[in-house]
Amino acid sequence: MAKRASKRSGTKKDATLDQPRKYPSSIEVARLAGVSQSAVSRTYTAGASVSDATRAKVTRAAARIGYRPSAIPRIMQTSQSNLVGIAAGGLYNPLNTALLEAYTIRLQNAGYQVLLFHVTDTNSLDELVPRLAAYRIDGLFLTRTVLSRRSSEEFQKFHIPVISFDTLDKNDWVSSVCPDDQGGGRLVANLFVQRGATKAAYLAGKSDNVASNERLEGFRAALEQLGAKITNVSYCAFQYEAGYRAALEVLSPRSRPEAIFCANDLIALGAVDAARRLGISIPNDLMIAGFDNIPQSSWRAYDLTTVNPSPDSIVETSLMIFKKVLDRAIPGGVRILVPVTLIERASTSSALAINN
Amino acid sequence: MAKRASKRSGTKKDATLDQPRKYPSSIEVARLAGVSQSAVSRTYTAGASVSDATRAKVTRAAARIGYRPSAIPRIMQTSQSNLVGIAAGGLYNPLNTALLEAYTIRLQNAGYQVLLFHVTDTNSLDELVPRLAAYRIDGLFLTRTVLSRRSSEEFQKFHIPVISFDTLDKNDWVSSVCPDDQGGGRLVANLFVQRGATKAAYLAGKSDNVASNERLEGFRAALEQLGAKITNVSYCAFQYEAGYRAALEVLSPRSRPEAIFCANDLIALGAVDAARRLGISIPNDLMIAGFDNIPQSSWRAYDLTTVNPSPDSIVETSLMIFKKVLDRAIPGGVRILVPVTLIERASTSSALAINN
DNA sequence: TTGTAGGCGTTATCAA
DNA sequence: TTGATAACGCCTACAA
Repeated sequence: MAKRASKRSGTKKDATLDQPRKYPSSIEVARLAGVSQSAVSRTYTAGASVSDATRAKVTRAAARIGYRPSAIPRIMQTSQSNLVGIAAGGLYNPLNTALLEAYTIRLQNAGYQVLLFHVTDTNSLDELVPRLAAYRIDGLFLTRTVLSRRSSEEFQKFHIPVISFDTLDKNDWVSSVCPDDQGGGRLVANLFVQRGATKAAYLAGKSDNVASNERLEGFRAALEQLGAKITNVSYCAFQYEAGYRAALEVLSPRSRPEAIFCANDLIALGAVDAARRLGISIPNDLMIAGFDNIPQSSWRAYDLTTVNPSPDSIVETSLMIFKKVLDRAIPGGVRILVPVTLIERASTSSALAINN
Repeated sequence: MAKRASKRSGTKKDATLDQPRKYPSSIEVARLAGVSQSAVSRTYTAGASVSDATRAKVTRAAARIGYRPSAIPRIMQTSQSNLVGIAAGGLYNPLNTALLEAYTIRLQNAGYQVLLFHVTDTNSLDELVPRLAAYRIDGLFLTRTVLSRRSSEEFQKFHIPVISFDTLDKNDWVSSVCPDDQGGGRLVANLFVQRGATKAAYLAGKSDNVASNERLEGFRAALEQLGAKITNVSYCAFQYEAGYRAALEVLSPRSRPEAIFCANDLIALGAVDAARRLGISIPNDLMIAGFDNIPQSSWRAYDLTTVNPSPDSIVETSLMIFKKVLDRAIPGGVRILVPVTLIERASTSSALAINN
């Protein structure tokens, strides 16, 4: 606010005390270089035609006054922001973090800027829509919650691709990329039976979680087909502590299951610790498997069998969809299932126990 | 590209096939509402004077055509973007993730948009500066790498606050907020000695890491003051596997230390598993402590004593500095040490062993 | 409280 | 290849 800086001009600290020096504009560069403003603009536009001489003059002038081309007016002009939104949350789960990091790296390398928004489970993305729109994002990636139908129609209207992770929502516009949850459940069921279990429990996440329910469906179907069955399904938060508590219940003395499949690894790791607390030997008395293949699953204290959802493949697929929808090569509303793989470790096979 | 949509006008799919419908502008809203464009602008500007009648007309018209005010021209006009950069990386470490998430939530609640950039250890932030400048960010938070002196001078010139986490860099402009690394080292040293150790090892991170070296310095000083000593310092990556490997070395049969302090929790958890692999009993034969207090430290399989760097407090302090520098209440280049606390668990005290 | 008009820093069009 | 000039969509005096 204060303009008291003038009386101190010449001293070292001026920059700190002055009102913000504005960024130099292309006009100032042009003046200094003795060329037109358009010449400056062209110098910083890929593929524009500028002579080497002009380019050199501009570059030198720009360097002298510290010119940084602004992306803001360009957005107005081109109605393309190079800004891509990512709505993330639940970063306590390393899988979510890995997805976020992978998206960020790839988008950054592709020349986009990532606008990160935090969303909770309950809090729909809807209230963030005005912001997303205000910054004229070119696309949106969701790692959790779902937009309301109304909001996704809005994005559709402006042809802004929206790609969601692990959602079943039928939607004309929002595309989704999901690990093959049912397939993962089947893989685990097959493994359990193959290793000798006939009665298994499922430690689900929240009861309204689509992914968890899909995993259960595949698990149950395969078990029954193999002559085994589910003895128990319990629900809890998708976290270690919740898994620990839930497992303590499930593993109460009478009618204990021979195996537990957990909706995700965090729950499964809690279950492993619960079993140990009860003196139950893994995998001899109880097998446990999870889903996500987070780094902690391979830690030696756990050595957990799990399903790998192939996060890299998910991210790659999502970006492919993003680009295709952007280019109108395909319409929105695509749904792609990414194959999963089983990673067997010591929690289901004593043959795999510690050896390094 | 194609304008073939016209022949299908009236069908459902039009929006998908047309070229992107542009966002409606305030001018269109004004026309529809029968007011001036400024009236529309005022309606969406907090604290502007608009009559209820006008506001109502505008709001209705806006709703009808799906108007979303653009932030872009505002940025040009006010040279304030409400965009804040966060440079993050190493998200395999849950502490980094927690910081990122906390920053994001708080900035979002404060009305800012987060522009997320991924940086690696080696890759300096410098090459991202053109992008940061292009989007005219209002501030920058760093969780890792350091800007070059040249880049920070650029931010200083434009009075863009930069707040760094856990860095010692002397800098006129970049502020930093750090956990009290030396203090943490001292706390652990005191604990080790109190619990009976006289020979301790330090499992450092990378040898050029400031935080790790500070922790070592505090640890060493306190040990010596108490008549104990460091028998070994080894360096490794800040990760579980690296810690496991390094610990296997350190714990080779002869002259085994009685306690190991690790530069972070991931290393420490690897060390715990290494000790178990060697049949060493924790805490009886060996005490282990880490730094960061990541969630995994409290998992029952580990129950690791650690130093809590108070991430919430770090984030809060960083935001406070950000605002003050922005308001010119303080100059940049501040350095603040955030107190840490010791969290003792079973890895240093058998009295704390499993009881729930 | 309202409208008019100028400007923010680019890109895009068109002549030269 | 260059330079005028007109947008882009909003904010902000200023005048009414």
